[in-house]
Amino acid sequence: MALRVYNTLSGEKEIFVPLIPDKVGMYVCGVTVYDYCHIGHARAGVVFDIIFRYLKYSGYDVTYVRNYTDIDDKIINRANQEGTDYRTIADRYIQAFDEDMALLGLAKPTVEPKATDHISGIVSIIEALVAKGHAYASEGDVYFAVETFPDYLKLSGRNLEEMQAGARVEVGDRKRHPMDFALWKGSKPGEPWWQSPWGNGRPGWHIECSAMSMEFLGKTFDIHGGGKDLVFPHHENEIAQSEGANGCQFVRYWLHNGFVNINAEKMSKSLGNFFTIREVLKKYDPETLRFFILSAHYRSPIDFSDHNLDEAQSALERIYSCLAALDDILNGKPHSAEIAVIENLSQVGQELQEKVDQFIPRFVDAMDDDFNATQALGVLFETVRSTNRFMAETKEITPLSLSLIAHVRHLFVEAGTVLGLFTTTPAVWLEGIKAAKVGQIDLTPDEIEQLITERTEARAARNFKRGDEIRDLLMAKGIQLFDSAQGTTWDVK
RNA sequence: GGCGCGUUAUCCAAGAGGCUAGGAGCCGGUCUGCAAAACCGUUAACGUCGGUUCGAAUCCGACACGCGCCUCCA
Repeated sequence: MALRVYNTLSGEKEIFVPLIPDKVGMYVCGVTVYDYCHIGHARAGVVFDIIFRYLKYSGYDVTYVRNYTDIDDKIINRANQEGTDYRTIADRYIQAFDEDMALLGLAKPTVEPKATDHISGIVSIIEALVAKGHAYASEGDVYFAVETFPDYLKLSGRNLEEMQAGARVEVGDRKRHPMDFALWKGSKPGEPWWQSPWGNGRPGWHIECSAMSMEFLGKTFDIHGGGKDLVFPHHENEIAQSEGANGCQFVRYWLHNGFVNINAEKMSKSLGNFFTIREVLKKYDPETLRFFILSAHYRSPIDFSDHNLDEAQSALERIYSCLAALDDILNGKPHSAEIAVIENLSQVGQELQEKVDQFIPRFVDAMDDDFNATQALGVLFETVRSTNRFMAETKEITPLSLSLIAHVRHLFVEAGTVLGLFTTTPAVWLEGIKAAKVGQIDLTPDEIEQLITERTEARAARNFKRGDEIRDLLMAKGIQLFDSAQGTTWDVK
């Protein structure tokens, strides 16, 4: 099965055929750097990270461009508030963005251009648009004339008349048509500016993406991504600018990720119901957040809540626990990942062998179907169950069972490179989760160990009453004990 | 007002005409001094009303409810 992607332009899943065989050009709208990123940005980042990773995994040579919008009204406002210049603000939040995305384990895009480094490209496109009659200068501004571009609104499936009926359109007296949008804004006193044929000013928001994508990917390229809220007006305007200037198709496949909701409502600054990535990572592990994002299809809305994050963590712990158990078995033992004789396996072993054989085909099928990571995770969990069953049954480790286990371990690494998971040594990851939980409990690990020692002594003396008291006391504080032949260990519930 | 999306068991969530999704949980069992963890088994669903079909969560229509975009937004 070939890769199929949902294209906003057609409203359907289409078979993905790149412009140039084996190569993919992909542009994703980054952020306007005027504040810390919230979970919505994390989702967009992770979604397109997975798409990037999967395309590479599928053998494509991918050029992935993700921009920084480092000049904009919001950045200027912020700079004025703080009594500093726009560059200081932009650089501060570019650094913060990079830190956040690195924590979330995002692979670096091929290029991360800044709008202010592409002013000359922006000016060239505007000049071409003016020359072709798609744009006009007006009192130091330059506007795109939407009525000159018949395909306008083809992405969002609207039409100009209906849009105006909706009314909330500002009629500026500098514009010929109320829907015309700014390509270039004449600078007001005190604002940063660049020279242009229309006087000193700065670019409008939409034009920078047209300029940077053309610079690195050419006039026509394969994939353009972003959040659903960018469909109109941002992406619609990009199409108008690029196709108006170049006279050819701009983007072949438009991909849009769904929102992060809080209580079924969109997370947004105006509602005040947003969480920054930094806040969330104080409480949850980055892979937990990533797993949470992967637990719903990328186009669906996803509801952000402590309960859902907790569930994501439990689910991820299930996989990591299995991997840690595998590592325990494999540790220090020589093994080959080649399976020799299947007939020697028990029924449980044969079932696992089947899961192992089907693993990559099923994983690829899921991801080929519009990057259905949620379904792909189902494949991992089924394999976890089979693996647990096999380990529970296997008393004696033979070279054959060892190689089967090694094979399973390798498959999780392979899936992990696509999903951006399992980058940490399982035992270390589990320890980290435990430590984070301990931090929320009013007992130190030393105190817990002391109580466990006391309980072990009581139990050795067959004083189970005292032993159970200690266990109940710890349980009340959220500490679970595990008795085994090797002794007692503990974890935080 | 225009355009679009969604409604799957206790919760989260895939699936898109006939094939056990998955996770968390509930309830049994193995194990254990008793537990826990782990494992095994089990349970349960497709918003409502019609239609198409041998067969519908899946296709079509109506309705209800929820949400998004139309303004800067990922």
